Amino acid sequence: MTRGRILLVEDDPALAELLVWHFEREEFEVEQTADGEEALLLARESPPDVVLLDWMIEGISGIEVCRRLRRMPDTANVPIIMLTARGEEEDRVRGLETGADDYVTKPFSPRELVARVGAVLRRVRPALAGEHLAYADIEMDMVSHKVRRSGTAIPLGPTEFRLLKHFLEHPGRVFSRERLLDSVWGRDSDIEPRTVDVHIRRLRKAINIGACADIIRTVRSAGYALDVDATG
Amino acid sequence: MTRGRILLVEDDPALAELLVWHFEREEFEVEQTADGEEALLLARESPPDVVLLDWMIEGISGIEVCRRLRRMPDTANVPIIMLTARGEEEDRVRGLETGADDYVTKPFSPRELVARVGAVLRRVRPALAGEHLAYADIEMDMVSHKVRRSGTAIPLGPTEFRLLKHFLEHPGRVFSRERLLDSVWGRDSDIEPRTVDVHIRRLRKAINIGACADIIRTVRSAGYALDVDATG
DNA sequence: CGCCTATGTGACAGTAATGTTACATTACGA
DNA sequence: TCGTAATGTAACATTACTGTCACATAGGCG
Repeated sequence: MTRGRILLVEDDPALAELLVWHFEREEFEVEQTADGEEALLLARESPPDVVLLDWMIEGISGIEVCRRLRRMPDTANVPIIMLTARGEEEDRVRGLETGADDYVTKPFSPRELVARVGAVLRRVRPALAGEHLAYADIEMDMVSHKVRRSGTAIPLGPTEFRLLKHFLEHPGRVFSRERLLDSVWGRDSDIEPRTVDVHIRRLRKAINIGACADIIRTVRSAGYALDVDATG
Repeated sequence: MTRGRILLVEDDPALAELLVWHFEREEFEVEQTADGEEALLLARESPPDVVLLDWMIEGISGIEVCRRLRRMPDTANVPIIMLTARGEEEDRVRGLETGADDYVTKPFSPRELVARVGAVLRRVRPALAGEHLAYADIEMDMVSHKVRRSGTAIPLGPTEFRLLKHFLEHPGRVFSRERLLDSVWGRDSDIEPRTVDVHIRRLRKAINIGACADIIRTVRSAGYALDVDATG
């Protein structure tokens, strides 16, 4: 379970390695490239939660990468943090104009950058950065790894936990089995779609304690969704 | 009550004196040395709350001091702020790699440094707060180095002691084995994650005396946490 | 109603994660 | 220097979880 996926576009190998180390230590998942074109491909393939973009990279410029990311529908809303060198005030302004969300001036401490990423994520997707998720009478605490319903603790296996987390991050939304396999199990998981059904059942069994109404709605020939009125 | 204990490793007498004056004025307690080896001894004797480390000192290098501080369990998590000269970008990166938390570039204003130290302490403080930790019916006294459960004394080995201390500093929170290795054993300790399990067992055995409920919760595929209701 | 498809359900075996023990090695005080 | 305690690791035991199946049930449509 990661705190989020980061795309790092940086052509200084030493700095890149340092940052990757720090972010992985903080439970982030990092993809790194030194090349702008490749960055665009990676971003299109699977949009990250944040892009860290060095302004001075080889090939196409950072500003161009920024602009194109903003134009691609899937990445239009992904936050971008510029990494600029001291004195590139000019670029900084143009970067923010082009659609970057924040910038950090080199040299910076990795801790500072981690903190900024955390801040940006909290702003854009509370669910991802947050330590606490809730919907209806369900609460999930990421720090203590505990789930409660109407105050009573619910024991969950790892997969059920991730599954519920995913639903809590997008309440009300319907997900196909394939989609859930991608998000909860991982992209290339090669697992039977029906397996989702079984885990949904296990989750239901665990979470619908007592006389609780079922909070997972089955959408025939479409998938499942978290819903206060699952019977509708 | 001082705002915190600072270990200043700086071999320029004039600068050292200036900084000591400023920090004492701000209610900090400062120990100062010009020598790296001595710094390590002082740090081991009684770990400070922050280390200010000049990169260019006589004897062993700043980077070596930094590394060794990180390797000693008692100082592994003490924040280190580097004092570097302008233009030592290379060293700065290596410093952050080695485990320094922040850096300040000479020449800097003492005020700025005081502010940074304040910021770093605020980040770490909650855990550092007292000489006495407690959770549920467990008490730990840092001064006498004693642990009690429901009033009866519990003998603990050094590692189990540090492990329990870490849990008491963050009660309820789940830590992965890797995280625990970093925090309790020290960074870059190069130890098998499974070793944590064995020490968890030793800690459990020592602490779950009589009919006491297990207070350490195993979170499958995530790690361990201190929890009054470990069975939940 | 009868057929077809989609989903619910319980069981099961394989696998991965953790518990537990024993042992070799190291660190340390007498 | 010796003896003791502490430590890290490997090996084995045990448990929990997982994915899949076979079959049951429900929904939709003529």
